[in-house]
Amino acid sequence: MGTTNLHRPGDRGPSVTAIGLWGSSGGKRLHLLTDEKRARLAVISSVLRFDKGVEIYREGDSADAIFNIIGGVVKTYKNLDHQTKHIVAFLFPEDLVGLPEEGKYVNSAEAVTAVTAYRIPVSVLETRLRRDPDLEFLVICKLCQELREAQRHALLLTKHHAPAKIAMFVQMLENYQCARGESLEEVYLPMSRCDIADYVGMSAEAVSRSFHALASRGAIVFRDRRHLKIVNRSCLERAAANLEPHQLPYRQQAAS
Amino acid sequence: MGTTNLHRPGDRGPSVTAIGLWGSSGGKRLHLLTDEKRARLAVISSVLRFDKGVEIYREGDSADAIFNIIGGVVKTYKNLDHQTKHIVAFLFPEDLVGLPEEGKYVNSAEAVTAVTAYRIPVSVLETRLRRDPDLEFLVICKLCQELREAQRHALLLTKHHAPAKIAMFVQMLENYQCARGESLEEVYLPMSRCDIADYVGMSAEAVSRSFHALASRGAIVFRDRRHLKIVNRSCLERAAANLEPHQLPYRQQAAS
DNA sequence: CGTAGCCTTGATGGTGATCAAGCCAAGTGG
DNA sequence: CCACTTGGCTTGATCACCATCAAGGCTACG
Repeated sequence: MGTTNLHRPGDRGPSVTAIGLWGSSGGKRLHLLTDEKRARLAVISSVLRFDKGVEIYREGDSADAIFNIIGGVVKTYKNLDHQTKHIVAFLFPEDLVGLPEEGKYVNSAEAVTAVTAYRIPVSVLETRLRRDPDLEFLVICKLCQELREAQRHALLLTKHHAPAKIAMFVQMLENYQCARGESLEEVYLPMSRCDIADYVGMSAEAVSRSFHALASRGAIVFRDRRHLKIVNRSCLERAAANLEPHQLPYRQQAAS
Repeated sequence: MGTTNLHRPGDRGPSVTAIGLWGSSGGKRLHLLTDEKRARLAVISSVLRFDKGVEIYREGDSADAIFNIIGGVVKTYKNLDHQTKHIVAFLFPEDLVGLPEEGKYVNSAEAVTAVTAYRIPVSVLETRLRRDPDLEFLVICKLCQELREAQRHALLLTKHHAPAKIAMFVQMLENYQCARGESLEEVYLPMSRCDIADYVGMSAEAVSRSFHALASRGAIVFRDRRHLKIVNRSCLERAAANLEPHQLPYRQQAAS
């Protein structure tokens, strides 16, 4: 299966971060679990490793467990038309994956990179949730964040011009990396062009062309196929905001 | 302002329904508040009325209150490019509107029809939430539902063909009316064509043409501009699922 | 009856999906 | 170390589809 159980009691335990509902924290994420709670959750959870490309669960499966990502990237998706996938979300460390509806998973999940994650059985979690208001509040915060991200995803999908979609996608990735305090100007693309295409609702070819368009406009620069640098933020923002056709006509590029 | 405060202590109090997380309830929504809890929430809330077209709150406003719709339809939206609106969601009776992020509303909200709603101040709600695990659990269930709906919205927006988007939109409305136990085969469109367009990410003209296309395919029939009947469900489903171009070429329509 | 807003219908052009071929990188076996 | 293969990525051409502009209905309300 490509998964290995490496329960290590020495770990600090599950970790979840999200943006606060009420207090203003300046865009930074809050750590939502005390060390003690993490330790108590660690007791009922196990640590799993999934190799790149491995299916974590499938849509419609009985939802026996929820996952808390420690490292790596997960995608959740729906299979539509035998060939076509729709990627619902990319999930990163400290996110929760696999909230059920009526006891079943609503999407499928797969490891985009190698992934390590806590597996928390719902049977134990449910009773613990009911008793611990703080834990419930954590779930509320995290759900709010996921909701906002799903709404941003929907907003991205309404953009009618391919480069605008890609520009907004880059902003989302950068925004996430910033929230986690990772390196600032270098954006890493852990997923394939094909995955990006299935997320933004375009063909892989259009994804490629759009990256090229943003690069030739001077908004971004590629170091290699998975690493890019934002060299002109306002240019990227303009590209992302642009609903209108061809902001720069391809032919007359500022005749110098 | 077009709003009137009609606090009526005789009301049963806020009512919220959602789909269960764990137990399977056969697609029906669960009522999530006991009569006693509703009464206690009623004490801290007031009933407001908004006329059609009135703004309920604006993106970025300090989020002083959360709303629970009693009757009518609300849209939440973002203003993008001076002209362009993106409708994030339509909200119906028993839904919650106005969950904040960092103390501010993330979208604007406006009454699509005349609306009555409970207004629940967050200052009181927050402390009550922390003490009442059942209330928190309610919010979790409701957030899960909103999340799933946002994800379905995103799925809708990836459809590349206009009639497929509209077909899925009709299914969503019907699905909602079914969950509320309203009339079965007659679907009511409370919002304007323009609102639909801003929700599905198309032009108003394309919305009109798509409705027409579905009607001429025999999937739906319009009674008037706001009421339609689904006459061929499988045809509608095929239209909604269809990612491929022109399932029925416009020219050769079964030469009779 | 008149006016205004919403909705529908009609043309045209731009944009991206699609098909197809070439390119690059990583992994494999000789 | 190098030929070969494989999969992902990029580039090139064509055509259907929808956004746009524009005009004509329909409905509601005064």
